[in-house]
Amino acid sequence: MVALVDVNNFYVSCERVFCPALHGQPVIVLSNNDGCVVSRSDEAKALQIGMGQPVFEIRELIRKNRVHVFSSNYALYGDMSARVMNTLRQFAPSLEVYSVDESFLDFSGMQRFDLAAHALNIRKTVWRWVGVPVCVGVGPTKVLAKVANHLAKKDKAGNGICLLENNWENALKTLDVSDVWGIGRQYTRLLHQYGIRTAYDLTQANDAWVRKHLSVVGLRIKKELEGEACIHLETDVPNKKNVGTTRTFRQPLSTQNELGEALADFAARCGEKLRKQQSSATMFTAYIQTNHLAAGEQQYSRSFTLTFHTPTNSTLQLVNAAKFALQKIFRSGYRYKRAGVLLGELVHPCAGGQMSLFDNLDHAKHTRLMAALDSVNARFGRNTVRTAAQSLGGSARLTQQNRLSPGYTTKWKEALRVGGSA
DNA sequence: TCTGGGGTCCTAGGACCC
DNA sequence: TCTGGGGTCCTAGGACCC
Repeated sequence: MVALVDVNNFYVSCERVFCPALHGQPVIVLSNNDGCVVSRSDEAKALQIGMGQPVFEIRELIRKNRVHVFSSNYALYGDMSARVMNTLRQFAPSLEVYSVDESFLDFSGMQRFDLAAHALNIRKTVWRWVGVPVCVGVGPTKVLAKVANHLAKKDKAGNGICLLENNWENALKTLDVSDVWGIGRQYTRLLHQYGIRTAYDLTQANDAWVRKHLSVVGLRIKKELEGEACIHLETDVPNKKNVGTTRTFRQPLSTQNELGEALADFAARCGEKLRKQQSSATMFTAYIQTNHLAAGEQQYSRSFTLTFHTPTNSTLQLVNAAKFALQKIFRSGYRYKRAGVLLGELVHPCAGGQMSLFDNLDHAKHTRLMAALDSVNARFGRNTVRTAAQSLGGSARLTQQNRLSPGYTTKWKEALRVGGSA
């Protein structure tokens, strides 16, 4: 049996840990730039605040109902995520961290035990140790564990757990097909056209038909709904195949200088990401674009891709590439709202990257320099040491985070104080 | 006025090989 | 009427996830 454990309203729940008075209150967390709603408490959901809703549409609603609003505090959420995952590890022989707030636990190999009691214990322990509420769904396959988790969450009067051990057909009959993991909007529309409305209906469809319209991915989902495991646990974290850093700017940028600094910041951040997983990139893409949502404005959007002779993870090379790319694509006279750097065709040292005949860089030197840069920045803060091409304030100054909570768990100066002054 | 960021996988079709 | 057979690689586009 497999369990899917996930934190309810994760970002909101993290904020509540350090501000318990927020329990029972409507709370929302916003995306970068404080633009859209990305996490809502149950009370906020009850106010009809939608996932992904632009915040300017609900200003009045927020004011009237005294909704508590937070910018997203990724340092906090990342740290809380690690606490949850570490707590979960002891409850199963193997675990897959599926996302920042979800893990699959594989119980196979465990001695006979009471599943329901075990699931309840997981929930209770995470609550006591970390302070966030989780739901636990258990089933014979990952897709069914997801279904169970969904049902556990929907049942507000329940105890936050749901087991699908056998005879789960009836449960599938109550589940809209769009709520099945892997069935998105497009597939839902298609399935509805053919009269398939529930998860159960999908299990009754013809295999070949599913294969044809939903590809092998859809077929696997169907089999998993029937109890046949097709999607296995990924216990070790695979290296990323692409990394990128992209931002929407609070205020549009117009000059090549401003964009150049932003892209240099993004390239440097990508370098950090590469080095963290010890890989190097072959393909480099930079793009810039105007605000596609501003109907009246002149639109422009272009990207430039280049290939490194020898894969690199040196910030110096990546920043140079950003500068070169921008020269190719920049046109003056536009208000640029978004930009980004994307790296692809990543290679990993164990795989033995191909060296170039024409490469004259001292790689060992770059490697040592980047190691020094990373360790200084790890100790004194990101961008303490940076290239001259980067901005002085870091790209954070180009975005807006007016309601940021403290780094309670990651910065000594911002740790919560209890009682009198220190 | 104001609208996130970061990923993965699969397929079809074209270009090319012998 | 009647047009070989078997393959690889690459890319764009489309779907999905959190």
